[in-house]
Amino acid sequence: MGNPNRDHEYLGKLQDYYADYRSLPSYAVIGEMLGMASKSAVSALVKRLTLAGYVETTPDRRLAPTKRFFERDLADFNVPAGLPAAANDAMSEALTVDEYLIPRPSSSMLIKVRGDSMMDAGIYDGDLAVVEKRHGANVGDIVVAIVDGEYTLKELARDKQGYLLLPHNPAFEPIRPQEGLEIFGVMVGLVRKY
Amino acid sequence: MGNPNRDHEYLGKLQDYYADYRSLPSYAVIGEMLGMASKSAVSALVKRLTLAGYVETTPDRRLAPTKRFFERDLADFNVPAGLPAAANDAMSEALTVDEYLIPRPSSSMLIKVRGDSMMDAGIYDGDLAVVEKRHGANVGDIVVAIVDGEYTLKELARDKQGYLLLPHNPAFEPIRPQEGLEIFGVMVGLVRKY
DNA sequence: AGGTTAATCGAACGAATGTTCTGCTGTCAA
DNA sequence: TTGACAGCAGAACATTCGTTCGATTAACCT
Repeated sequence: MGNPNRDHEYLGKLQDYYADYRSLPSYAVIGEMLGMASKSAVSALVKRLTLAGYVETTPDRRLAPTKRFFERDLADFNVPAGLPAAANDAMSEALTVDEYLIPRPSSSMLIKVRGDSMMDAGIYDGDLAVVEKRHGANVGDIVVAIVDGEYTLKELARDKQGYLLLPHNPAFEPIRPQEGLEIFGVMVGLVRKY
Repeated sequence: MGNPNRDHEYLGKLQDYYADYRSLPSYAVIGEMLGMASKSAVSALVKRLTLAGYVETTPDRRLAPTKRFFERDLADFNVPAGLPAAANDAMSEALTVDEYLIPRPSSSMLIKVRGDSMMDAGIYDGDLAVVEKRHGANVGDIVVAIVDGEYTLKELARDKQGYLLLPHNPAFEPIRPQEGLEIFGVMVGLVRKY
């Protein structure tokens, strides 16, 4: 073949561009971005990326990213074999963060965590909780509950006296709802940004 | 004014289209979609939507949605009153978790966390670390470092004797690299699924 | 009623689009 | 060394792009 395959590098630049603008540029601009002087080279690249399933053409002939375009490499350095630290060492698979975290978008929402009451469960102030809205929950689930008109994130538990809500922080006391306990949703994921 | 303002309805159709294809169509196709026979009407509509902040033009003159483009009517989500910091303001700049967490896709990857050595930083076994690949890091960053050919996730610190890697778990000892310290990347986010 | 203004149509226009073809070059395999 | 071939340059091309302008229509104001 001619050159070593730089398509992955090209794809990366397109991904960065799309992350910035939520749109793909024209062939001319792609060429500029990637250092190609000719649109035919871009056309060929697009054909390759289309074949590989990273982009597609909309019914009205516009270039658009596919789901695979948004997949991120997932590495698992589980294997202690310290292989050469090249680019693609322990890559096992690729996945999209949104699909991984939010399998049911229509019934899910993100709620910003306030306070430190769940600290010992690795849930910190400022984190985003992925919450699936439903009224049933199991003991042991971390739930968003409504207690006395206030929303709170705690672990659902039960003892002889009934249901109660457990904080994960010794500085906080368990909550024993007086007037019944309403479950708003169940926490199914967590997102944190540094 | 001429007609009652149907821009909101038009915007809705554009949102649907974008949800399907992750790209905005040409003026001709927009006109077709919205029942406009003339491109100049579309041009005017785009001007209005641009002014209202729903779409924008990329540096290379392509139409692209803005963050506001993705705002849903509050009515769409039946967000109960009193829910603290529901959803949006946290991700105000982002439309998806993916975009929230990964501004530079080409240099980012996900790494599955193994072990409990960072437990007290709220990073658990099985979590996914969002890592931005680069060789520089600051003291206080949580980094993926290569020590003796093995990958490890720790906080980067420094004392009189030089750099060292701090676990966040009293059961583990700080690591003082002998043969120099190679930084694989910096942890910029965390994803956990329950 | 008369005036104003927003939304649209219809047509014309130059600029930009993506396709296609030919030819060059560097890499790989035999 | 030679042949095959992938990647890219460069130019020609019909198509489509978005802009612009004047004219038309319908709601609102006084």
